[in-house]
Amino acid sequence: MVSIATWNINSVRLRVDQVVRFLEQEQPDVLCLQEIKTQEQSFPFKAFDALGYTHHAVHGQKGYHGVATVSRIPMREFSRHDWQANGEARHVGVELLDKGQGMILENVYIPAGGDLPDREVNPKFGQKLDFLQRMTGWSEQIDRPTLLVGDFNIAPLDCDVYDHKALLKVVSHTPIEVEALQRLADAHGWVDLGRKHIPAPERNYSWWSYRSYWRQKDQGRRLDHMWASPDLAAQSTAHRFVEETRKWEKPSDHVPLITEFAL
DNA sequence: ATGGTGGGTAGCCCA
Repeated sequence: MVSIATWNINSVRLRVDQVVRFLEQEQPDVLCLQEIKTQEQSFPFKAFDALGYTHHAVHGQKGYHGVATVSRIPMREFSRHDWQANGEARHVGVELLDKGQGMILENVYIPAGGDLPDREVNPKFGQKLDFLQRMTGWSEQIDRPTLLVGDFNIAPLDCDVYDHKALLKVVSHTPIEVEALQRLADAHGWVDLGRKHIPAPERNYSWWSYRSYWRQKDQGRRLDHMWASPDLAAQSTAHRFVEETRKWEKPSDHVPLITEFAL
């Protein structure tokens, strides 16, 4: 069995103790992190090494964004993409070399896209769509068993948000984004493991805004995803959201996802 | 219901 986790941690240095707690509790073989918000030289390698996660691929930058994959299975860095050609650190890929040998694990942080869903008045929205389009072209070329995970910043299904109608004009759930994400899925035949294991319309949110906690309502969205190549998807045996991390002190606004594979 | 909260950074940006 090989288990893979993904988590938008919203500063790995601030929350390194929570990452340690998660790894000790859930024992995934590999953890993909997004929004590490640090350069590689400031990444807390020692905390991971102490738990046996001695293999690292860190693509960071100062203050913003940044992704990292840590593993207790030997691996090598496989890819590093800048889909916007603007220097932002949002994608790192690895190849597993021992257990799960041959699996490619692509860890991505898709841009949030700003507030207004109109590329004419909000360039960030256009950049998000362009990012998806470039990933779509890349997906067409993939010819190895691949797992694509991370914070996609899109909740595609009606049941992936707390109020579908209310969010149709809110970036993360607009039809134009959902259609772009569907084109990305179709380009490789990506299988949405979240919905393979937790079929619609069951609730499985992965993110809640910090700005809505006071409402005391469950206003979540499913922004984080694990997508597998068709043959690899057939080998997934379990998948879960670890929602209890929300109860920890000063939590990330995202919760971790874990998938197990019979490999 | 057009605010609100959080993180990193350094004289605001990003989410």
